[in-house]
Amino acid sequence: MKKKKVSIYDIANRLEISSSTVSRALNDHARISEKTKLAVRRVAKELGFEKNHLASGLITNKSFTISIIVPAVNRNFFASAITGIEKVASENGYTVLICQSHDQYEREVKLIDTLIINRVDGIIASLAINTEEFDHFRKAKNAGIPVVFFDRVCHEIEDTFKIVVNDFNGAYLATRHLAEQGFKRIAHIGGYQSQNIFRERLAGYKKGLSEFNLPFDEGLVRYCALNTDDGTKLTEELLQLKPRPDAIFCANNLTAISALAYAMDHNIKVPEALGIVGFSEETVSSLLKPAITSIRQPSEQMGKLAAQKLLEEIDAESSDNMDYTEIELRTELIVRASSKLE
Amino acid sequence: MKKKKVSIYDIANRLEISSSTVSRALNDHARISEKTKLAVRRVAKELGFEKNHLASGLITNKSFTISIIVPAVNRNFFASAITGIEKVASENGYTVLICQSHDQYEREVKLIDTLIINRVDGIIASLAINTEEFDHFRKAKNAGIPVVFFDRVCHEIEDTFKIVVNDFNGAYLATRHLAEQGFKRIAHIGGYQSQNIFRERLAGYKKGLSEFNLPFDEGLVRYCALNTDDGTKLTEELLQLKPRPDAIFCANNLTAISALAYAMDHNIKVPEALGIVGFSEETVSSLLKPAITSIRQPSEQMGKLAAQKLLEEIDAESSDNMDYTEIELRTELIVRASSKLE
DNA sequence: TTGTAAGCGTTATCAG
DNA sequence: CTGATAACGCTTACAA
Repeated sequence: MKKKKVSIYDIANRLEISSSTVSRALNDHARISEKTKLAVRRVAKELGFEKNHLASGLITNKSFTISIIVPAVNRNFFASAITGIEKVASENGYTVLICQSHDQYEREVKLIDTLIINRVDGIIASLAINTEEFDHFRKAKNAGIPVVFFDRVCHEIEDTFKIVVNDFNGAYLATRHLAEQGFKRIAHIGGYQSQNIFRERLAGYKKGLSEFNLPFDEGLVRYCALNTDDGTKLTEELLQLKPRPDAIFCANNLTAISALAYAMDHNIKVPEALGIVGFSEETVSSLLKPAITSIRQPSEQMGKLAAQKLLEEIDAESSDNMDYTEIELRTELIVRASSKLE
Repeated sequence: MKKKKVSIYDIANRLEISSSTVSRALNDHARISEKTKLAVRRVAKELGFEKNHLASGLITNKSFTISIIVPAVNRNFFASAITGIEKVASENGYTVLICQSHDQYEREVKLIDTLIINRVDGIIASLAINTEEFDHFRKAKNAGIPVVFFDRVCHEIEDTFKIVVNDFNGAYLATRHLAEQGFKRIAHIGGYQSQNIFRERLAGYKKGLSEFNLPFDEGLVRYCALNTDDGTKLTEELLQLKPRPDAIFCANNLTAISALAYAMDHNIKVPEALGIVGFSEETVSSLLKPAITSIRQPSEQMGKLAAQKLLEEIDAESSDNMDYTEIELRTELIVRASSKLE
């Protein structure tokens, strides 16, 4: 059921002026008299007029909507990136369409189609964990929709901005920290190597080990989708190895939290018998006992930057002169009880 | 920068048929020959045609978009309600626009305006914690946009579906459980009483107390926005009272988590010296040590129901014969270590 | 400063 | 089964 809509014609009729004048008045056009503008605005309010975005979008070819695709909104990193994006977007009059891929490639592909159909003005995305093909993003680009990647980016599509952190360095900092604390058998719960950032984190981990002359042992490494179930299962696997690892560097924080829970359930003292470091923070990271050491990412800042770059590209007349850069932000090691021995 | 778009005319020209035939073919209209349909679909694909939703929405007066407004997406309850909504929506060909009010009334009002302008087909909302006026929702209704409330509902607008849990009973179960365990001075960290659900939870708490002949002491009750900072601060306040409360029933789980963290930081044994029960679950509730007892809500189910009711209303010819009911689902007490004495 | 009229890309109506 | 033509509600030359 839909009520009758009031259009600019209704306002025009009421004031006995033309619809174009109404349109211009509502858009605060320069050469419309203040008097007319005021009258129009008054009547608009009186009649409860709401501009139809579909109609104006049809002609201006703009929807003033940008869309975010993330694996899941209930992870702290993504939630705060979204908050950053929302801030920049709403300051500039854009509506934000938030979509979840639920870490499924197929869903991501479908979402892109929906977004093209809806004529969003731009897309900000962090890839699903099993996304290894990028034709859908190419398609969006071909449809004239700018794309900005953040966090889990795609290097195969070069004509896009990319906002990342130095994952390699973050992982290196984490591993080095564990080594400095005296841990010798440092395991790693990593993300599927399909995503670049998880390859980087693995590489950083390796560098951290080698710097302390610790051997890299493939048997101490596991790859997964980084959810809590994976974390629990793989922690169990790792802790049943003989000899047992004495520390775990987790590629995200959900797995670090489950590793901690598993250890406590099995009376393995953290950090004495098992040091734990995570990557990226959850709200509860600092509330857990022991609190979890982790690599902090400037997530909201990343979101803001992504949005700024996207709007820049949307506003650009032609994409020919775009200077597509990859922007790398810094991570920070936050040392807490889960890894501090002395 | 925008690329040239391919429209149904391009397809029509290529095949030397009319645009209306193309339109019908693409919409799988009944009396178009299979042959034409196939040809149209082939050329559409060839040319990379993407239907323009703005244009079709303009004429059909439908955007096939529904919107969700929640306080914050990174709370487990809302995230899984969203997941439920997404499932039902996408099964029915709807796109979901997720918006955050960040628990601010003003933002909620603005969002509604944006949604009206964007001609969404319906809105599902859980109110910001300080929302006590509902004109913005009235406005949406007047614009012909159905609204369904869930969780934090608004009884003032009667012509809407409402999906809730039995908050009163949930709180009662929680409090009774604590009393059964032998706790005597049970405090309550509640939500601002502007929201109905938090009044209900307070009432359920009172009933739980009175059933065990425990006096209701206003001094043991605090009201807040239920974020982690509030949780920490108010736990501190409560635990400095003399005599000290020996248990806390928290109106959500973030505050329960912060209460637990505070207690552990101050060497207050949970549950021996302090029993804790929360309301609604976070992903980590069961992973914490001790794991947190809480009231489980069927959040995804609530989302699904809300979406179903909304689509029902959207599909209804007129809202006159709508049977607006309030649907109440059941909660469940999940007992874990944080409240179990023996 | 304002009006006229064309047109954005679809779908709906009516005719054939 | 298919085509012509008029909408949908707005913006924007171009004209006045």
